[in-house]
Amino acid sequence: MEISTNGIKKTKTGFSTGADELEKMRGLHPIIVLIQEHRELSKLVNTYIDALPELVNKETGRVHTSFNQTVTATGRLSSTNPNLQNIPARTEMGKEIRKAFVVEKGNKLLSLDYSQIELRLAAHMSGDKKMIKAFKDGADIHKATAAEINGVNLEDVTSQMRREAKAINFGVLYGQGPHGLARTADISYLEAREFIDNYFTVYTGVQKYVDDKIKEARKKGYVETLFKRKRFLPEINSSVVMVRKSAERMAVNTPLQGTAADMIKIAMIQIFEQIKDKDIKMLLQVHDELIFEIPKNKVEKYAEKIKEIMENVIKLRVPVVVDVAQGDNWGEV
DNA sequence: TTAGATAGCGCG
DNA sequence: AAAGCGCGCTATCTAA
Repeated sequence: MEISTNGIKKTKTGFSTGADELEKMRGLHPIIVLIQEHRELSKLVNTYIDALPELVNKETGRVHTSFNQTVTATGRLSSTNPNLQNIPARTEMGKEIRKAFVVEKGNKLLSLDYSQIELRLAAHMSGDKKMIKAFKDGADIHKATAAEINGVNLEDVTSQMRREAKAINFGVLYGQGPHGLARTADISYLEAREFIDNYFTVYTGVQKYVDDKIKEARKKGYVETLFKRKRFLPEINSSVVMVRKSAERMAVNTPLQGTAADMIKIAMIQIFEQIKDKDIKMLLQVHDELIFEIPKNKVEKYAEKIKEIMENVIKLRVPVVVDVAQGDNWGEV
């Protein structure tokens, strides 16, 4: 059988066998699925199941990460030795690994995460009327976007349409083009191009935000967050198209990702300052989420308090919403 | 034998 | 030719 290699990405030394490429090859040969399954399993075994138990501290019986404050370009923290910001969550098997993170008896794990924070910041910073209204109305933002760009009523939005809209909402924050959207939304290039056109026609404020950030970066040489954290982008004026486009995407994304990072850091400080109860342990920060360990009988008392602090770090033109969950292990929350 | 680069993939 | 932002870890290949 002749196998078409059209469209399969190349690396320096040959054909790419990355997950995206394997997905394109599904059905061409029975071995592809086996490779995909092996990839998923070996990743989980090597990176988590075998590695994490080795890092359990003898004294405490726990794993202790290090949070680095001065490594990322946007102001986020990073986590090393082990990285506890990339523990599996998206697949069923991944969640099984999360379940291995348990609290001490009598305690609960309390998780609070900012809901759609970067998209809400996009609404705020762009001032886009439609997007602000959607968030103010407490709408399902992806569904609302689907209705807008397809020109249909909310009740006529199909799950397919919502999936595509979700992909475009995320993609926009990253400066994704038609090619990338076609891939993540699993639609044709032409459909993707039309979607993006429609999106910016509907959300004119967002279009303006994108243009303004690029202009600002060109003029000043940097962009900044709402809290004035700067990121310099010297390549914004590069004559090499690819390099310049890359800097432009950073100019669009950094104020959003960076402001979200600023917000959660400020919340962490305020929580430290305002809650002096030694029974509460702030265990982890995973970019838009804080995880605490608290005695069962104090969960109710503090969950609301922490939520309030997180939601009121800054007043935006849209609501800042924090979702709360609790459980006996990380897989449950 | 080892250090560095590359490919791949886990998370938000 | 590449077409999506930000990270860190593992296995494997490459060069010294």
